[in-house]
Amino acid sequence: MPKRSAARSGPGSARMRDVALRAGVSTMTVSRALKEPGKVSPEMRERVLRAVRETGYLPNHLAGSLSSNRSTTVGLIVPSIDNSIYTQTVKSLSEVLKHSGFQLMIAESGYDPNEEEELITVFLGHRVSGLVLHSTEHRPEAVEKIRNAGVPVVETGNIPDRPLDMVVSYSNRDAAYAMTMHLGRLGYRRIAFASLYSVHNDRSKDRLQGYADALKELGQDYDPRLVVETERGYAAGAEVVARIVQTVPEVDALFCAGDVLAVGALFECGKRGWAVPGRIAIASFDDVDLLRHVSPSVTTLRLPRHDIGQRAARLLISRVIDGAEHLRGSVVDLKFEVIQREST
Amino acid sequence: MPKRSAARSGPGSARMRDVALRAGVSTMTVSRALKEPGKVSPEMRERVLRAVRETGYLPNHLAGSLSSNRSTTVGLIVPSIDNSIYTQTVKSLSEVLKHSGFQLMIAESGYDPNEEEELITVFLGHRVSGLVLHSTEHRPEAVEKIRNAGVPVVETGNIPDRPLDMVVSYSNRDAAYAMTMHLGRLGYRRIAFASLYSVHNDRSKDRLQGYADALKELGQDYDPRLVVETERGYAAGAEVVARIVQTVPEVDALFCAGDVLAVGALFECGKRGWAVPGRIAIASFDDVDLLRHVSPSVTTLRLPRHDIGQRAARLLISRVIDGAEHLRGSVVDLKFEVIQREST
DNA sequence: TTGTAGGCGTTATCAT
DNA sequence: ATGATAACGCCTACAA
Repeated sequence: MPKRSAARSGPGSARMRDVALRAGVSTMTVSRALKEPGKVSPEMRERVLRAVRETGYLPNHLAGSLSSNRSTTVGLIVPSIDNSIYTQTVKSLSEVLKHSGFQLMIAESGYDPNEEEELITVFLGHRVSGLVLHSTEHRPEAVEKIRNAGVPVVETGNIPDRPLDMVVSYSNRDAAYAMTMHLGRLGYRRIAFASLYSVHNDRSKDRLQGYADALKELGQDYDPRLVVETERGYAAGAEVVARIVQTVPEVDALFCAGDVLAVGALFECGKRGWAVPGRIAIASFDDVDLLRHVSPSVTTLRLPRHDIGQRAARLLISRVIDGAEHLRGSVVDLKFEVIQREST
Repeated sequence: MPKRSAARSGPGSARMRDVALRAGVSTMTVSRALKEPGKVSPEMRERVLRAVRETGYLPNHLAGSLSSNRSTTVGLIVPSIDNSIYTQTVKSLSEVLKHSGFQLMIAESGYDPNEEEELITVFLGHRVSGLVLHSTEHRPEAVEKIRNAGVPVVETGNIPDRPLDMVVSYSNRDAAYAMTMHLGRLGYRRIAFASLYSVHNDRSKDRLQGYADALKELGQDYDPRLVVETERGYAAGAEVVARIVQTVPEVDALFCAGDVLAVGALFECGKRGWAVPGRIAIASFDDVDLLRHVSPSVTTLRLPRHDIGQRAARLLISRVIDGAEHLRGSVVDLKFEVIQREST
């Protein structure tokens, strides 16, 4: 017995077949009129489009993708959805993809590689055309699944030593290095460094590495008391600056590898009456709008968040639509910029 | 001639058929072993799972959804992806959905109903099981398409007069009313109001209405000079407070219907040496973390952003999985809270 | 330019 | 408990 009784009328009705009947043509003609208008005569196109309108036909992407073995979805996995630093990237990514007819499926891994693997599996099950992963640390099983699926991938959070496929990012190590050098050149001699926990977070690890490398270059000692790993939030930033100043009174600068931390630290200085940069200079990571509007305005790194999303999308699209296999393994190391402001 | 040559081995290989062959069973048994384990014998289940592992089989959701006429995706449309006030909602929405095996497709309408309609069409084409719309203003065509598709919808940005289907939100009008009344009760007599442009933004309109209603209740005159519509951003907030104070020197409070505006205004006061709340009190909308950490801390409205996402997801899931038709048209009016702080 | 036939990978339905 | 068969709605391949 057929799966579906017979006549249709209810919601979600019209199929391509209905349109074809109405227009008195075959479904292939409908399909062509819709997807390759150049391949049908103008009159025919008109006739089909009218039938489409009259029937309220809505193409079924599921069926289309299954049949053509090409989907129009891209999967994005970010560590945390409610982190402002990702939203710019997500926005531009989504815009460019939408423009090419792709839809974004988004999910959050919570900085957990196991969760990431789980999500990758789900996305591959949905037959996404491509994946965008912010993290650059993946479980071997995840890597294998991706390889096996043959899906193009872009990593966007860092420049990994051994990329999965394509990479569009700035170098966290280089950025932290640049800012630390900047502080050194400004004359600061005891530069503290605060970052987020680096467990399963190679971005944090690399930033610390950049800091350490710069200190060496500057001829300054690496003092473990000046390095703090902490959680997120304004309160954490406040606590860090208070603690550091107490532990190492000679400290004259604090480089926070996270915008929220830096602002938290700045506010704390304000409350304690410590001049910034007189008593202690403060530098941040990521040029969120807020940093320009606080007083004193905060020196920071302008990162190419927008470009990352845009270029990641473009690479994926080239691979998927144009089959640009020569792009496989592309590494786009985008530039960042040190923005000198009042706080240093 | 067959679409696909014959043997397979390349990427994305294993189909359910391969698993079935390997396990020496039919595809139906594989399907059951995977989706309704209770319906197959334990030994069989084990045999199938082993074959799944050995073949690296990844179920094809496209085919599954097409065949079963049930998808596991939900579409979300927000006005702007990079607006911090949505991220909390997106996060909780995504979490709850993921937990029930649903995936989130997200897109941005840019406060444009035409764009929204376009996205709705695309999502319906992907046969999403449900839609979450932040906006509550829709084109008639969009409404018709949704009706025709028979897909459950949740609106989350406001409590509309005539809901599309389900609603999970707080009332923007009531919230603005509550804050204005709060300011009035604190003794402020010349309360200014700043909001974002209200074109295609019923949230803004309703907030203004709440402000106006409260003024009347307080027996205060509605003075157009005290009402400003502006763009987003810290700079806009700064400009607003400067302008208002100049135009109406008697102003003693400014209610900003937007967190960024309020902070911008606060910073401007700081720069000009105006005491807050001595010279002018400042109140905000939406309890973002920042407001608690600036100095003075800012009085604001705590909105149920997290709950909204969670409950919206739950409603959709009930409708889709349990077929809970009695939930159709549910309106969940969530509570908000006035948080009194130093700035008023 | 248009149509015919068959398959994409899964699940609903009925039969055993 | 398991299997055979026919859809799901569209598109590839080929033919006319």
